[in-house]
Amino acid sequence: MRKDCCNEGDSNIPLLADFLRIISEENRLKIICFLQKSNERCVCEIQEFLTLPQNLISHHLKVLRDFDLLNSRKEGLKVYYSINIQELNNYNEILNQVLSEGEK
Amino acid sequence: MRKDCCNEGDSNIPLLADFLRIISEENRLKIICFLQKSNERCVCEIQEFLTLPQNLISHHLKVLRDFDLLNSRKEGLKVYYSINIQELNNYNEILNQVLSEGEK
DNA sequence: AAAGTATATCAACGATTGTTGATATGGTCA
DNA sequence: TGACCATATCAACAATCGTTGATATACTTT
Repeated sequence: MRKDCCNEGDSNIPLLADFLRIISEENRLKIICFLQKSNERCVCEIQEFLTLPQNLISHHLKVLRDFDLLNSRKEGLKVYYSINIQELNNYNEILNQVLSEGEK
Repeated sequence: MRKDCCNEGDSNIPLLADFLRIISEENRLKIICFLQKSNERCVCEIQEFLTLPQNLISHHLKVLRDFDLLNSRKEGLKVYYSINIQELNNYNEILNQVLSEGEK
């Protein structure tokens, strides 16, 4: 049983488009990919991985976090980020409904 | 067995980011969703569905087609577009590797 | 308290890209 | 041929957004 995805009543499309726009940025996609393979990473570790200016890393992390795709945890000076698995799976599921052939 | 997705040697990320950027546009996402439920549709049918200017529809269709996500077929005056299922599934698969928890 | 470290915020710039209006192309019908 | 229809192309504008430099915040250490 599949949910309709492009009827006028459907409201998933705008949200899904937002999600896709946010993860379509290459550096953000790398961050997600990097964090998928780690439990959690502090900003400086992510920075070391991406070799980008610190403020730019912070910016992208904020975008991801504001969209609830990342969790953050403060410990001393450092802030550790990790994937919000539930949310990510949610969007992935919605996306699969759209991208997969629409079996009824 | 999963493919690495964010090692320096990996080249999937830039391509995947392009794909995501292209389908993150709301009207294009609607087009994909609309075509998923139809076999094929001509431009005027898509236009009627989206209620957007004709040239804008053509523009978005071109973006999708240039990225090989859509097929097109000319019949008389009309041009029929349909999903390139293989390509779409390809990208969806790559994306799932990135978005799903990285089981080894 | 002062200095140092990790991270966040802010304003400004530049590039990309969605949108629009006008026009072109290419096919059909009378 | 000429009128008409469906679609595509092109130039210009507007808005979004990634990037940068400078600065602020918050915590730790001496």
